[in-house]
Amino acid sequence: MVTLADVARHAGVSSSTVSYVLSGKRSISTPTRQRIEKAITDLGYHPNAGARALAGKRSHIIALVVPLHTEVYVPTMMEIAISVTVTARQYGYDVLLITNDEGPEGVRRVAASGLADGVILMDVRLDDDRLPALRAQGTPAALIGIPDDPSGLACVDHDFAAAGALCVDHLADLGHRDLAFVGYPPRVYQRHAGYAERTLNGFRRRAEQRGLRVLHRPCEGTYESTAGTLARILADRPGTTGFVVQNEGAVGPLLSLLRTTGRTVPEDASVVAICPDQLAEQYAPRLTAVTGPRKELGQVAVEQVLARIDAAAAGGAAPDDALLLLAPDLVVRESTAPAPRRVTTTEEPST
Amino acid sequence: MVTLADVARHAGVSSSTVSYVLSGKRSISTPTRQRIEKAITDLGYHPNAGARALAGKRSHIIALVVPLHTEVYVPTMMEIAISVTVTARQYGYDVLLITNDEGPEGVRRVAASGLADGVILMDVRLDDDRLPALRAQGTPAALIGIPDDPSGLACVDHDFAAAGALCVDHLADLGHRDLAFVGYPPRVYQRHAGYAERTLNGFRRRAEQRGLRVLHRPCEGTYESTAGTLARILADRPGTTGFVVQNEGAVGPLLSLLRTTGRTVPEDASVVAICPDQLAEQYAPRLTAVTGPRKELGQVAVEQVLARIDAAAAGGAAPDDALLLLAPDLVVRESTAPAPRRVTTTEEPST
DNA sequence: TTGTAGGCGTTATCAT
DNA sequence: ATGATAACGCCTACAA
Repeated sequence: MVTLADVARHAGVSSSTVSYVLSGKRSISTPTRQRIEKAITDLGYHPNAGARALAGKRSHIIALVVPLHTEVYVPTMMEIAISVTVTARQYGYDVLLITNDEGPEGVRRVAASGLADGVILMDVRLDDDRLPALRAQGTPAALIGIPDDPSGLACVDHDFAAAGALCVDHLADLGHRDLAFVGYPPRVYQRHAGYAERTLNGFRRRAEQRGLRVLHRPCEGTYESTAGTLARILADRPGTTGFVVQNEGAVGPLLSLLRTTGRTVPEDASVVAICPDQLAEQYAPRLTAVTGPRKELGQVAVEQVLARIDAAAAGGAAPDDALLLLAPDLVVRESTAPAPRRVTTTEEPST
Repeated sequence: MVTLADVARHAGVSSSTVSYVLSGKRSISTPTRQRIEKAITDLGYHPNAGARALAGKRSHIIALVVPLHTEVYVPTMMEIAISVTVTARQYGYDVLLITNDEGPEGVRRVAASGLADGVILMDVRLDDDRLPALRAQGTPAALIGIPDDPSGLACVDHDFAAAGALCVDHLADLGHRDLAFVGYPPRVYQRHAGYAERTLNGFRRRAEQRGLRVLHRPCEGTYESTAGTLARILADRPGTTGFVVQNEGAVGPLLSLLRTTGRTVPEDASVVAICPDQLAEQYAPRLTAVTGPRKELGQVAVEQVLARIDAAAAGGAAPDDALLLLAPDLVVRESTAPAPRRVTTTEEPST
């Protein structure tokens, strides 16, 4: 193995000089720098990570904690993980993969051992049991998702309220007056899952502002439950022409059912999904959808941890907590169109 | 930070004794061990990873190199990555995530710096440019996939030949006599992608053994190309009743097209897919499918690297290369049934 | 069964 | 602008 000392000898300088050309923390005369750089490539020197971590008190590693048995859409998770890794590399950091089966002990372990300088948590739940460990140890961290109590922590997430509002705006602009929101199963709302509630609030608020009538219906996401949900919606508000779906399981059934019940999408009914683009493309018709920027999520998370790592190393001044909500985008595809002219807005006064 | 020395002091022993109870490389009297263990938990001691790596010449980290822009089915990749991570932990190792955009330099970097003790490569191509780097440095490694020249390397993969044979057996057992294999696009075979060729060979060989007639048709996987492929198959061999599909894109179209052309699955035609179970479940009818064990892939890969890491640490005796093919499973679902009685095996001698 | 001490390769603080 | 040199925390012969 080639060491710093080898390089120094080869270049005829002291090892500290070599160290300084590597770290750039000292100005070096051009000639010696060049000699050293040549020696480095000649010998094929690679700094030893362990020694660097030990002496420098930084491992240049951040831990990424990923959910194990995930209800999340896996490709999205993967995309974030990759974006985290690539971004980290740009800052000279590597990423350690931690699976959530280690629980709170996992973050404790990597932080306490100095294996990782900081931690990024994916799939953060409202009452996340890993947060106490983080707070107790003062571990630099960034959360992807927002817990009950985000105080003192950096949180990054999609702006779900904006997503809900975006759906309303699009449908309102197309002239729809009665909207239905097909959501997650009731239990998701009962446990006050952050993203679900925030989406719904954004949706309702904007609908009110724009004077639309809305219906919210939780849905299990099976074919049968979706059928029931749709039937109730149409019974309660026969004039409903705009559908917003935030429930991956319900999308397919909903499209079939609309067709089955004689409603053509998008001529008779418009559907906006809140889901990854990749998924939206899979249906026929392809869905107009609202999506959050996944790569950026990873990038911002990395930048947040790194900022906190630097702060901890510098002063130890507790950095402000941050709550970063990333604006979603709406992509128009084939499932939305202007609202049909109203033929029967209310029941016909027959006879 | 609590150090080994702190623990030693607290327990009234020397630091080497503490070190030895941790590593278990020396027998310690029960009383002192207990005193030390108590001190460890009392003080909340966690061994410093950097120091351990430096002194012990092992980082206890393995690098997992994942494809960046993947054509692979992402959930499968994720499942393997998770299984690698979990398995590694069981052996006291952590996993570093390396994205393939670093190219060969990535594996060089982590190995040369001692950041990782070994490497697992996913998505190995036939002529993989990362292999020279591995061989040159003698880095302990395991490949998931099989390259052109696997000599000196540990390779783990699905037994695709067995998968192909399994499909034949299942359809033959059901009485099908004429099979068609709907494969990947021509370019995949032209570049001699290992998995594609091996599947096809296994398929053909077994079909020959069992006296079945087979057709192989590459397919782009779009709706149009699948239509063309099916048309040609039925023109060439109207009596074809068994379909084997190894092309994720073609499955959906094929099912639609069979239906469209008046063939009910499975009554008139049977379809076996070679794909992840998760995918097979998504279609209607749910597909009989052949799948390889993904978790085991990750486990075996980890065990292979670890074995090589130990070997390298011990003697440096170049360990035998290994070629481990994991047996696939066939799960019967709704897309296969006994072959229909043959009504028109050949063209009618009309007039 | 336990202790002593040198060394692992870098960083960073003093000097010069 | 460059050199010595003491940490950093742990491992492991070598002693006792």
